[in-house]
Amino acid sequence: MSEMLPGPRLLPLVDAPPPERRDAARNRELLLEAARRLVHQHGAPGVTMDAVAAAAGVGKGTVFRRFESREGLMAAVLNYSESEWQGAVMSGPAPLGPGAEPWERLLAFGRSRLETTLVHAELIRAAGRAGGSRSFAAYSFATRHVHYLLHELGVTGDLPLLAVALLAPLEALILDQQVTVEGFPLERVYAGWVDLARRIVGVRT
Amino acid sequence: MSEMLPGPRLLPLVDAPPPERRDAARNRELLLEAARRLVHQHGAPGVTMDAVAAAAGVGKGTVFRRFESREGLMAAVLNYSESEWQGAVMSGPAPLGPGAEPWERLLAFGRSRLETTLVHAELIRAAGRAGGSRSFAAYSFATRHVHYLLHELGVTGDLPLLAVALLAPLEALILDQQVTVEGFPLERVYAGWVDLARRIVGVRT
DNA sequence: CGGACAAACGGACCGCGGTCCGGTTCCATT
DNA sequence: AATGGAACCGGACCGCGGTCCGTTTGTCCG
Repeated sequence: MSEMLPGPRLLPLVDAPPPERRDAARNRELLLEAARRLVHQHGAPGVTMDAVAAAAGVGKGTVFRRFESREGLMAAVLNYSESEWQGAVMSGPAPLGPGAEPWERLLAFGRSRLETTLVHAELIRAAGRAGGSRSFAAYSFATRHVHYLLHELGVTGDLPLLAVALLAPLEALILDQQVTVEGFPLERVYAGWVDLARRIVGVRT
Repeated sequence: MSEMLPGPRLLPLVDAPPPERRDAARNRELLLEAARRLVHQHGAPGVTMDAVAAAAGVGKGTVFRRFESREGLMAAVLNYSESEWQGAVMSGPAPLGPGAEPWERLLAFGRSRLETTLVHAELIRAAGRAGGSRSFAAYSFATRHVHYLLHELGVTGDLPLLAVALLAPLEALILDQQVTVEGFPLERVYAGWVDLARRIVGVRT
């Protein structure tokens, strides 16, 4: 028993999440792909968990072990879709990507976010607030990006809150209400957002 | 057949909704009351439709005929709760109610709305977007009120959109994220909102 | 008062999200 | 290669939201 202590191989002060077994990882891929396909075919509300499990050739329990809940699965699909957009913002062509003036980037961001939200509206609804605290990547990403742009523009104040104020009117719930229910044309909504941005950032052209 | 035309008793150009039968009205009351009681006792997520039906001494089908869906029922309960607040805004004491300067009223409105939203957060979640287009009264009421205050303050621009921009950061989803998840103190969120209002309305004290 | 029709009622029934647990598979260690 | 145990797998099972349809009740007329 009292051997030479081999010394800790790793010191997991904060417990590292144990790695995923090979079959588990494989099934996660299978499931995500099947889910993406089915959502594309039948729309998010028309996809049942049993269907996803069957399409992936896997038991239902497995679906829930890999992705917590239906919302979790939808959030994963959504994340996958949004990652393309995130790439465009981080390293795509200007003015959305880097290279343009911050104000131009902000305008491009608003328009792009507006459209992306509407395209993914169904999925966003289905994802709910997936898994609670670990809010899915898109929200946090957008917030940080706007925060950065505001900083770049020399805006002073509580930047995290101002960033949220700028993003809130672009939330799916609200956009859906304005565009689908009240019938505001998209251009009007965008123009309104630009006006808001102008007032928050300060006077502009 | 060719009698004297008795003349139309009513001319329902827009079809009037046929009146509710007496037992139907009674059951609606019974159900709403039972639902309010159960929600108060067990919290919105812990209330099942069967339980509400049983508590009201009524069949389950009746619940769904009177209130479309679970969300519909929750929206009705929510509406009931919010009507008190609406009264305070419309005819309560200043500065929330009439009598104060528009800017003071706006500030009072923001604070009050912030608190009310947090109190009703659970119910708001459960209500979803009850019944689709007929968005429950609170949303439309708050929007109109802010619209009015902005007008009173002499703000120019697309007022309906600016009103929404001012209300969006007070939406339950967003507040919940900021307060519960990110742990921002309530005072900070309110101060941020005041700052936003200042920027939208124009310079102020 | 009586009869007829529409509207409302109730509860059996269905589909889906989510859980549970006995059996199986992978990986580390010897 | 053999072995022990942890992680994973599958599908039977459960509770709840929502629907359906045969029966009852209210209301309006003659």
